[in-house]
Amino acid sequence: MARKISESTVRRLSRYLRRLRELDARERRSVVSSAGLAQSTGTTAAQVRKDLSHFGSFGKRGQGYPVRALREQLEEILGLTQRWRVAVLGAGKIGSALLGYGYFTQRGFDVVAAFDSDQSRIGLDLGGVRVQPLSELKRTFEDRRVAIAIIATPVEAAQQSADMAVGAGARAILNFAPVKLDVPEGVAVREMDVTLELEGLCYMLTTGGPAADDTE
Amino acid sequence: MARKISESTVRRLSRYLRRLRELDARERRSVVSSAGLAQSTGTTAAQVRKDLSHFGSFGKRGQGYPVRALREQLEEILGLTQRWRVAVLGAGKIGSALLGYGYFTQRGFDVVAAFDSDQSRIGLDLGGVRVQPLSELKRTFEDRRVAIAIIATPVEAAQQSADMAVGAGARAILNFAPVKLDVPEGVAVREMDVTLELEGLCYMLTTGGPAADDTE
DNA sequence: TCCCGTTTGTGAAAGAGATCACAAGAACAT
DNA sequence: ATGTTCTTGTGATCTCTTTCACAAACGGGA
Repeated sequence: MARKISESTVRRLSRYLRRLRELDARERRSVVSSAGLAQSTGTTAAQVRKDLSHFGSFGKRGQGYPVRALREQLEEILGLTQRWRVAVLGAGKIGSALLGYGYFTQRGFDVVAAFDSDQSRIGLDLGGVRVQPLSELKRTFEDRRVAIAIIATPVEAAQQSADMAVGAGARAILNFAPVKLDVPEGVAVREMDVTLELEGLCYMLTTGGPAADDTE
Repeated sequence: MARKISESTVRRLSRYLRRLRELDARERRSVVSSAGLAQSTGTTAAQVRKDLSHFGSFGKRGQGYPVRALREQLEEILGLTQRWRVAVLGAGKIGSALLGYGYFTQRGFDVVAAFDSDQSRIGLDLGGVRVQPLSELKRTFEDRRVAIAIIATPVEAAQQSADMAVGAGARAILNFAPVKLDVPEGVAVREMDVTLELEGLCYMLTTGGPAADDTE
C-alpha cells in the first residue's frame, strides 16, 4: 500500500477522524460525502478523496462514505486501535491543564504519570495522577510502558527532560516548550508553541489584513 | 517586494526569530550563519537563505547575519513592532494556564481580558486578569482594542464564542477547542489541537517506527 | 594589491502536493 | 431494462516549495 504519506495528509486524516467521530456519536449520520467532510474540515472534496485513496477505497460511488466504517479505518491507519500511555513532564500551569484535559480519554490517550523537579509539587494529585519526582521517571516509564512524553516544562528544562524521556524509552515527544529539541533519530517530535501561532496570526493581520481588500 | 508568502515560510520565520532572540539575549552572539540558524531551527541553510531573501538581503557574504539587526527585521516582517492585545475566552483549565503563561509578555503579547460563562468563575483573578461575564465581552473588546481572541472553551461553546469575538471586532483567533471554526472571510484562525498532534505522533510510531524500512 | 577561505543571494532544476476532470459504479424511479 | 442523478477513485496536470549549484561579496593575511 501507500509508502510515503506526507505530514499534511496525516494532519488532514486526523481532522477527518475528528469530524467522523462527531458525525457518528453526536449527529447520528451514517454516511457522508467527500464534499461534506471537506466542508467541515476546511479542505476540498478532491483532497479528501485523494487522501483516502492512498489507503484503499472506502466509499460507495453515488453514495459517499459510511461514517462508522470510515472512522474505524482511519483509527486503524493512524494507529489508534490501541490506547496510548502518555506521561506529562512538568506539572506547572500547562502540565496541570493537560492532566485535567477532558478529551484525552475519549480519544484514546491515557495520561498515566506526571513528573516535576519542584519538591513542592511532588505528591500532588492532579486530575487523578500523582506528581512524581524525576528520579522515578525511568522506572515508571518502563513499568507502565510509556511511549509518548509531553514536555510542559520551562524552556531551560525542556531539553534535559526530553533526554530523560528518551533515555527511559519514550519514542515520541509532544513539546510545549518554545525551543527546538534535539532528539536521536527515530524519536518523533511535534511542537506546540502558542506564541509561534500567535505570531503567525499577527503576520496575517499586518499583511493580509489592512491591505488585502478595500473593505473597512 | 515579495507577494505571496506561504504559511510554512511564516512558521519558519517565527522559528528563526525565536532562535535569534535566544542568541541575542542569552548567548550574546552577534552574528549567525544560515547554516547555524538552520541547525537550531530544524531546516536547511538554503531554506533559511531563500526564506529571508523574499524580504531583502540582510546578511554579509562571508560573514553571516547580524543577530540583532536580523531579529529586528523579522519582528518588523511579522508585525511584532507593536504589542498585541489578546483576550482569553474560557477560564477553565486551559484558559487558566494561558492566563499564567509566562512567555506572552516577553514575546509581545498582552493578555488584557478573560471571559467565562460560568457564574462561579466570574470575578476570579487569574494571573492578574479578572474573569468577566460574556455580557461584557463586546464592550471590553472595543474599549481595549482586542485584536486576537484565544478560544479555550469546551467544544460545545467554541463556535458561539468565536462568533461573539468576531462580532466584537476580533480579527484573529487562536482556537484550542478540537473543532473547526466557521468564521467570516478576513478573520484569521489557527488551531491548536493537542490530540491531533498526539495522533500524528501515533501514526509515526506505528508506521515509521517498528517497520522503518522493510518491504511489504 | 592579490589570493584564499567563507558565506550569502538567487536563478534553475527537482520534487511534492493540490487540483482538475472524467470514466466507472451505485441507487432509484419509471 | 433503461435513463437519470449522484458521488467515488484516479490518471494527468498544474502549482507551489524545496533543493541545488555557483557567481558575487566580504574579511584577513601576506
